[in-house]
Amino acid sequence: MKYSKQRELIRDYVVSVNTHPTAEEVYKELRKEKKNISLGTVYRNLDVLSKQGLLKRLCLANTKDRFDGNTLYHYHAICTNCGEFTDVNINYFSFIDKEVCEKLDVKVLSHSIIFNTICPKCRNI
Amino acid sequence: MKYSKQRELIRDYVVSVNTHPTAEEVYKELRKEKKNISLGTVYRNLDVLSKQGLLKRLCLANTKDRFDGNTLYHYHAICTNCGEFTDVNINYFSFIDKEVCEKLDVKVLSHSIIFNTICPKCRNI
DNA sequence: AAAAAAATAGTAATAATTACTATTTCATGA
DNA sequence: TCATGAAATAGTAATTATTACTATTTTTTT
Repeated sequence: MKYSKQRELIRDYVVSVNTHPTAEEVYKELRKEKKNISLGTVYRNLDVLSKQGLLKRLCLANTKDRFDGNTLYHYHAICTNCGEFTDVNINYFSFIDKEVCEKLDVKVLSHSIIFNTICPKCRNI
Repeated sequence: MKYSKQRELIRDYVVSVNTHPTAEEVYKELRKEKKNISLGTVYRNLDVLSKQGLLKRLCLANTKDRFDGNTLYHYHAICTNCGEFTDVNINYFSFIDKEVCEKLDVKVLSHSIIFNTICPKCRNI
C-alpha cells in the first residue's frame, strides 16, 4: 500500500481520540483543522485501515459505523439511555473462546462483547 | 398498540425461523407466500417489535440489520470466511456483568457476545 | 526528472432505511 | 351491528450512509 498523507491524518486522528468517531466525524474534524481531505477518502481509508487491522470498525444497532484506534482486545459499553459509547477495560476472557470451541464444532478466533448499561450521568438524573 | 394482521405475520415468521432474516428477506418471504404486505410495513414493524422486546435486532459490520425471534439470552457466531451467522447456545455469563459493574461505576443491564469463528464447512475446504 | 502506479477530490450513483399521505383496518360503544 | 375515530397499511417519495466513478494529483521507481 502506497503512503498517503490523508491516510496518515485519518489514522492519527482516530488513534488519538477515545471517542470512537464515525466517518463523518473524522471528516468534519480534519476539515476543521484545515486539512485538505474529502469524505470519500475518509470512508475509503477507514475501510482499508480496518481491513488491515490498523483500526477496528464498530457496528451497533441504530447507529452509524464507528471506528476505534485501539486495536488491542477490549470491550465496549453503551448507555441504553443516552447512547454514550465507552471502552470497558477489563481483561479478555480467553476461556470463553475455549468453551465455545469445545461445545460447538467451530474454530473460535475471538469474540467481542457489548455491555448495555446505564452510565453514571443517567443514573443520577 | 392496535392489532394488525401484518405485524402478526412478521413476528410469526421471524420467530419460526432461526435464520436471523433481514427486513428484505422477511418481506420477500411473506410476498412469496402471497401475503399482502409492503416493505415499509416490514421495516416499521420490525422496528416496533424490537423496541418492545418481542424481537431482537442484530447489527454487524458490513451487513444489513438482522432480526432474531429468540429473545432469550443467547450469543451469536459469525464465520469470518463465509459470513454464516448462527446461534451459540451456551449459558449466559452473569458474572461478567457483575465484574464490569464493580470495576466501572455503571449499572449493567446485560451484554451481548459475538464470536468470530471459522465454521466447520470453511475449515474443511 | 520522467514514467508508472496508486491515491485523491469532487461528484454521481446506489443501497438501506425512513417519511409521507391517501386509504384501509381495527376497536369501541351507542 | 354499524358509525366513529384512532391507528395501521400500501405505495411512493425522500433521506441518509456509503460506495463508485473519473479526471487530476501525489507518491514511488527508475
